[in-house]
Amino acid sequence: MRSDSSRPGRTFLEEARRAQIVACAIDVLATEGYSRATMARIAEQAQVSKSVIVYHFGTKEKVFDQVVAEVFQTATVDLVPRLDAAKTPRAKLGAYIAGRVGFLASHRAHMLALFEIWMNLRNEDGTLRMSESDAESTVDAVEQLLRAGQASGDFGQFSPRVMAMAVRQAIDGVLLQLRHDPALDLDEYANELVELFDRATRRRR
Amino acid sequence: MRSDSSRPGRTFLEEARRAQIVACAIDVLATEGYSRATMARIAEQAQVSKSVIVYHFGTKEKVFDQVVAEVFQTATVDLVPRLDAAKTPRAKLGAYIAGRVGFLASHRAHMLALFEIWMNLRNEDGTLRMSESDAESTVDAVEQLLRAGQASGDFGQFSPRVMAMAVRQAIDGVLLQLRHDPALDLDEYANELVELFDRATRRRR
Amino acid sequence: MRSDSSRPGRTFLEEARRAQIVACAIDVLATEGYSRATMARIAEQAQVSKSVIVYHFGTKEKVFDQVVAEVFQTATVDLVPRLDAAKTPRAKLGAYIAGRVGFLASHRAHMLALFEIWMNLRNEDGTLRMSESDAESTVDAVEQLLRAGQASGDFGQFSPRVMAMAVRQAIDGVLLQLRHDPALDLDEYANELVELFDRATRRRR
Amino acid sequence: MRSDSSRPGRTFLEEARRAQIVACAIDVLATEGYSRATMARIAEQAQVSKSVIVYHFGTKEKVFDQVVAEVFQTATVDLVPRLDAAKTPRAKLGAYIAGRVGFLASHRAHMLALFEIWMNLRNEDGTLRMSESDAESTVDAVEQLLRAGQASGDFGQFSPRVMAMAVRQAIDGVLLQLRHDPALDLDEYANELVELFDRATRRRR
DNA sequence: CATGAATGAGCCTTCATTCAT
DNA sequence: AATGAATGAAGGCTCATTCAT
Repeated sequence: MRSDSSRPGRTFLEEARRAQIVACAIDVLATEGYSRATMARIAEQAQVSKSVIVYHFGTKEKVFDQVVAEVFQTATVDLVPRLDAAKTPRAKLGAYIAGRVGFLASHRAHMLALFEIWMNLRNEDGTLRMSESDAESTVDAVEQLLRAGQASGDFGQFSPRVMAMAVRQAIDGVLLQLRHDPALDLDEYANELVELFDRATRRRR
Repeated sequence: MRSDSSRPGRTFLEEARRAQIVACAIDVLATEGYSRATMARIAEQAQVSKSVIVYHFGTKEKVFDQVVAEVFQTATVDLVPRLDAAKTPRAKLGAYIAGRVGFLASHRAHMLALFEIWMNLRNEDGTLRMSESDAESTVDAVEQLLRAGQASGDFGQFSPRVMAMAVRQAIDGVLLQLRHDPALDLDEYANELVELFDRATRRRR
Repeated sequence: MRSDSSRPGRTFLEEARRAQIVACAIDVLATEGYSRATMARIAEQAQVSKSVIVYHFGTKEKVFDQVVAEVFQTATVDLVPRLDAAKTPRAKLGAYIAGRVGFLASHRAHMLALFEIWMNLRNEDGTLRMSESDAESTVDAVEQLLRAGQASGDFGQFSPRVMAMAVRQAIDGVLLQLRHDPALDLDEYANELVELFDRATRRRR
Repeated sequence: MRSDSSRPGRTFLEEARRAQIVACAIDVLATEGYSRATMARIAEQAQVSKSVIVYHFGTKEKVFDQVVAEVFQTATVDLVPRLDAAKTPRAKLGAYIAGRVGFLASHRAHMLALFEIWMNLRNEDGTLRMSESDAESTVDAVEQLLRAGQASGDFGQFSPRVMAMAVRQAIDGVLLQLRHDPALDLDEYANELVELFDRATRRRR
């Protein structure tokens, strides 16, 4: 039940270095963007030589993989309890939106970094590296939630898939907004979004 | 009243070359992503030597500037008539959403290219190159629309700014979706989004 | 006895264009230096397309050849009468120095351009392009002058060759000085140099 | 008291590489000239990949900066003791001229390299990069020397500034001569120059 | 465990020159 | 007589990665 991210026999110190490097990678990605997130710059941020990163990760790609894993893990830990606390589908939907936007507020860099990688990391053949593994599961969860709400009569009629996508995309959009306007009032934003989707999922009068 | 994009004394042939190069840049950006959209690859796509691009544009940056201009222009030409055709605020909102999603369907590469640039093009100091010039104007337009609808009693109470942002972001989100699932049924998507925001903007019963 | 620089059957207009281009090349060389004296920049200075230069000269190298010829010609025309006017060896030496420095004052760009080419133009094998053709003849002339002065008892004992070189180099040095200090008082400089070499060539008391 | 040029914590090996590269840069500058002194050619001369130079210096400009520093340093070390050994102003002047010309003989490449940079290195705006920082100090030193000699009655009346410039320029001129005639007898040249300026600075009979 | 050193592929750009018109 | 279009070679530089220590 403990340390589930450190798979093989990694020293405590090793794990610390990796965490530090991942944290710095996140910072650089968030503030400088994908194309400027070079090994050199990450190393500099970590006050460490480039080789240290190579030593611990082997490849830039693997650093980014770990960034993604770290963000997912952090987001999950943050979100799940909030969802569990809500009982009705409608409450759960509100908790999900508010939770995700809240996470944006408290972990701006995490989400920006994830987004940069999401947008830009590609396989050698040019295809996008990330897609289903994550988004699907997230969207799926919301979709299930919506379906359950429709079954129980809490929600009206609409395509659960499209609504789920819209929810996710609206939230991701907040992030984009945040890039240009760091002073954005996320609380108000969260409330309004909750309200928005509350109305959108309501049963026809 | 015609050709308003070809400012100085540009030959017909030159304009053609420029258009061709811009088109190829759009293709490469859309299919290969920002970081692989190099002069070399764009030139290859255009079956032309790198120098040709330099000759006609001077700089990679200027090619991308032109890509942005081209997409904006195309999108505007596509959207404005649709908006004008709609009379009521509610109809206008629906026309806007449907129009924008429809444009995604007919000009996938255009929008993907724009997005890549949007996300990645930065000034030398690391700050993002694009932000207000466009997004603002777009969001502003929607915001005005929503305000007008509220004033006329067509829409209920909500923050026009947040709702406008949500609309825009939801649409942008479709694009992201499209990156991973090219077979996405955009018609259904458009209808559902129209419906979604139709409900979300409704007056409390 | 007429037009001796326009060898083959060149139109008057042709000759004018060539002269214009050479003049512009001189300007660019003088103000921007050798490495920035590109075809493009020379053409721009002449308000003409690059191709015009190619058409009239065939090669950048040939433009520079013409620049050299032009400067030599102009300098010779300027200097010879002054020399002829002086009668004694000592007067001739003074006239030479004053004349050359005076030419620097009236034709700064000419001499700077010449100097840039002198310093930088090389053959394909890397060897310097210019050397004997000019310097030698100039230095030789001064050397003869000095020898004549020694023979007639006007000058004292010294190596005519070294003294001649020193004279030439001192004058060239003024040019270098001029590069950094355009406001240099060349009249004073000329007087002092004349005086200097007057003393240096004097017979031991 | 040792190694005062290796400012930060530079390895012995690093310093060696840097020295090697600077030496090769000097060679290439001296034999091939400024415009052919490219990263590629310097690297080739050093039997090393271009990247090594970048790794150790970051920029071509910085390589050249180091070349300049190296030449200055070497020249100073060579010259100062000679000057100190001479006691009278007249002796000092002779020592200076002979010393500088001697240095040309023993460090031809050094001086040629410096000269190439001096002549050609420019700032982005096209203005010459080098000028006062060094030349001034050199010329100033000679000027002081001459003034002192005039004050003490060792020298006659003349403009110390112009005479100092003439001295410097005459010496620099030797270098130009050397470019075209590598077999030049510098000893004779030095003696004659010393003699020349000895006479030129003498008091009127 | 960490590092400095080195490398090669690739990037954007400059430039003299060629060619068809 | 002049030009626009195009090109290939080369230039300086960035960067992920390899390697010996």
